[in-house]
Parts: sequence; C-alpha cells; structure tokens
Amino acid sequence: MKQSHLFTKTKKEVPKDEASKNAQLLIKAGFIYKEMAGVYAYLPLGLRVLEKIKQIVREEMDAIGGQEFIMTAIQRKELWEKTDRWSDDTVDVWFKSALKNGTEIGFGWSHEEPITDLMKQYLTSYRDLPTYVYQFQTKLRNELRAKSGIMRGREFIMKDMYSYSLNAEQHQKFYDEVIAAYLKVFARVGLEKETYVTFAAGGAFTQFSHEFQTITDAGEDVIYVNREKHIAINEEVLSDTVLKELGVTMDELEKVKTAEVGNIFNFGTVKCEQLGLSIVDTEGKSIPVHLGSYGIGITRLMGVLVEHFSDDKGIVWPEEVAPFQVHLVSLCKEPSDIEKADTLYAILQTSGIEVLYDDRDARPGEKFADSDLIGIPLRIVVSPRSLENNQVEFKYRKSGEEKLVSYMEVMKEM
RNA sequence: CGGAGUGUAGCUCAGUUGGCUAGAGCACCUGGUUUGGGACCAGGGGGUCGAAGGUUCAAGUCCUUUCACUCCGACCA
Repeated sequence: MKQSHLFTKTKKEVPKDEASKNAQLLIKAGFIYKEMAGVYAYLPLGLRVLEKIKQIVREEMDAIGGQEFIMTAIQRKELWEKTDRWSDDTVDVWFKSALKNGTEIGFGWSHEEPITDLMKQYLTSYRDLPTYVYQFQTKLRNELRAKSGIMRGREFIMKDMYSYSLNAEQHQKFYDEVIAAYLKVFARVGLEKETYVTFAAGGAFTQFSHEFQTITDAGEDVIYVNREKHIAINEEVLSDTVLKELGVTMDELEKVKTAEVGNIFNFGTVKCEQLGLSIVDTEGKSIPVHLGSYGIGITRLMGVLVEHFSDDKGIVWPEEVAPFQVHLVSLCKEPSDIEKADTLYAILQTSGIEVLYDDRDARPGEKFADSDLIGIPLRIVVSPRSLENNQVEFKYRKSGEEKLVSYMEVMKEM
C-alpha cells in the first residue's frame, strides 16, 4: 500500500472529547473514526488490525472444531421471552424497534437464543453432537454510559461461539479445550503474561464462570491474582469460602485492574429446555442438550492491545496483529534513488510481505513521526545517504534497534 | 440514571463589564526557500459561534429550553 494513497492521515492533535489512550492514539494515527459516543468506524489501517485479530481467533476456533457462520442482527422477541430475557428489567442493554406491521424486534446484544432455536432444525440425534459454531458479529448494546474508547462501546465486534453437547462430560471436555484455545489466542496477540483465567460469578447454572482478564489500568474490573500459582479471582466472588476452596490466602493475592477480554459460560441444559432443543439418544429417548457460550471481544481486545503496546511516540503493534509487517520509508529525491525504493517495494510485495510504502513528498521528520505513531514493527528507510553505500536502514519499533543492511540482501534479513 | 464540566473553522483553542467586519496555531490551497525527527517566508480559501426561543438599539457574550460530548459514580450475562 502506498501511503500517498492511504485513506486518512495522521493528526497532530487529538479530539478533546476522547480521554482514553486507546481512542486517542487510534484516532491520531488514523485507525478509527468516532461517529458518536461508544460508536466507532474502522478505517483501512484499523480494519487491517481487526482482520488480523479475527484471523488468529478464527484459526484457534477452527482448530478445536468450530465452524464459522453468521447470524442475524435482528432478533425475534418471542425467543427471548421464552428465557425471560426480553424485558428491560432483566436485560438493560436492549436496542429494540418494530417492523412496519407493529411486530417488535430486538437488535442482537448476544445470540444464545436465536442460535439455539435455529439448532432445533439441525440437531435431532445424539449423532449430531457435539456441534460447535461461532461467528464474528457486530453486537449492539444500549449502554447507559459508553467509556474507555473502543473498550466499551454501544456497537462492537464480538466473536461468540456456542457448543451443543450430549452430556456434562462431553461439554466439560470442550469447555476445557476452549480455555486452552483462548489462552493461545491471547498469547498470539502478545498478552500471554497479562491475561488470567479468572473465577467469576457463574449465574444460575454453575458456581463459577471463567473470565479472561487482562491486566491494564484502562480496565473496569478488579481482580486478585497470584502470579506464581496463576490463580485469579474476580472481586465480585471474593470471599473466605472461595479462598479456601481455591487453596489460596488473601495475603498471597495482588489486587489489579483488568479488562475482560473473554468470557465463557456453561448454561447446562436449562436454556435448551426453555427453548425446546432436545435430541434423541441411543435408546430413542428425548433428552435436552448442554449449551456453552464463549465470547471474545474483538474490538475491545484491539483497545487493550493499544493500551498495553504503546509509548510516548505512538502505538507499538505486536507482529501478529500489526496492520503491515514493514513500513518502507523513502527519503529519496532523485529519480534514480526513487526507482530503487520503488523496486524494493515491489520485491517485498512479490515476496508476500505486507508493506506500507511511505512514498509521500514530505520531510523526514514528519515521516518518522508518522511511522512511530502508526507503529509498524519494522521500518526500512531508503535514503540517498545509505544508498551511497548500497544500503538501507532497518529500525525496529519495539526495541529501537537500528542496523544497516545491504540493498541486495534485504530479503535475507526479513 | 445521579453529580460535575465542555460546546466558537476539519483539529486544538482565545474572544474583557454585551459594541462595530469573529481571531490565532495546526491542517488545507498557490508561489518560493528548505530536506535525517512533525521547517520557514509571502499570499489564499474555509464560520448559520451546538440548536430553538427570549431580553436589547446591539448577543459568541445575558436569560429559558433543548441536544451532544467528556469525566466521577451507579450499571455491566
């Protein structure tokens, strides 16, 4: 991608109505645009990062047998009435509307109900289980107060996965596989050390649910962690009884602020009973199905990444999620030098490397400042100065390390 | 939803006890000089001062209503 053609530019100043670091940096660097409170558009750079995160999640969900599909954003009232989650008293984040004929509809803030209802047409026998499906959906939640930039929006992208299992053992096996898969996801995006599987309030079906909490000051949750035993407990369930059960004492725990990047729930058979999803077992008897629900906030995760991977100059993307792998910055003025930069751009591209090529007619200082702000892991500078010796400069965004590389051997160094 | 604050150019902001043609910096356009960490000079375009109503000879400024945004709290399957 030539930067001279890239839609949106960086800004020197940030809008004053943004206080969170993630939104400030992402707006300043041209990744997102704020439509209104808690509602953001993703511009080309931001979209590339989102797609990178989604692809990592997709690979890990596929690896444990998930199948991707996509449900509808518009949902039927009757399904949610069956599980007593239609009323604004029980669910206060509903966006609701009505069809022209007066039929009430809701906009999806979650999808257990419609997916389970859909499954009634496809799951009929024990032979059909287990079944795992997932989607990347734009969820709509009428939050009383949006905050923290893209970390808590009214419109956001979530990966939600649903498991339909024959019995408790089959469910538990997959549940554990999801925990492992989620940990892989968070490790791949670079948040391995900061992310904890956390015991949290379980709702009506189990004693605990598991939350995936990433340590960040921008978070909204407070949890207690033991880094050595790798145990984490959400403040909301902390009690003497729970401590005893988990075999830790209060003085072993450290209080930290976190953001919930993932959450998994066991609904038991209750929801399938409410919605009438049952299958026939080996003896021909009709039995209800076990449901599990597993979410990762894709856009929130992007926000957490920016909060965590940034410095005073801008964003420092981990390689796996960076919008481009290489930022090729040309300081060339002479046609013969420009041709060399163009050639290098072509070589990198044909080698399958994602390159943002700063071919703009701008001063070096501006280009470097933009490059730091955008935060691509490797910067390659092509300038008359280094071309004199047939060299280009490598600079790594994270470490700041610099080195000269022979023009002919750039590909060997990648 | 309770409390506090802010709305003036695309962005950041100034604008005195109401006063005459509403300003600056950044960004943008033209020309020139520059060129390794967000350059400089000259010129230029861009505004229903969040909106509606009111007071007044006169409103960005005062009054009323309203909308939006931010922060703190509450909420957060």
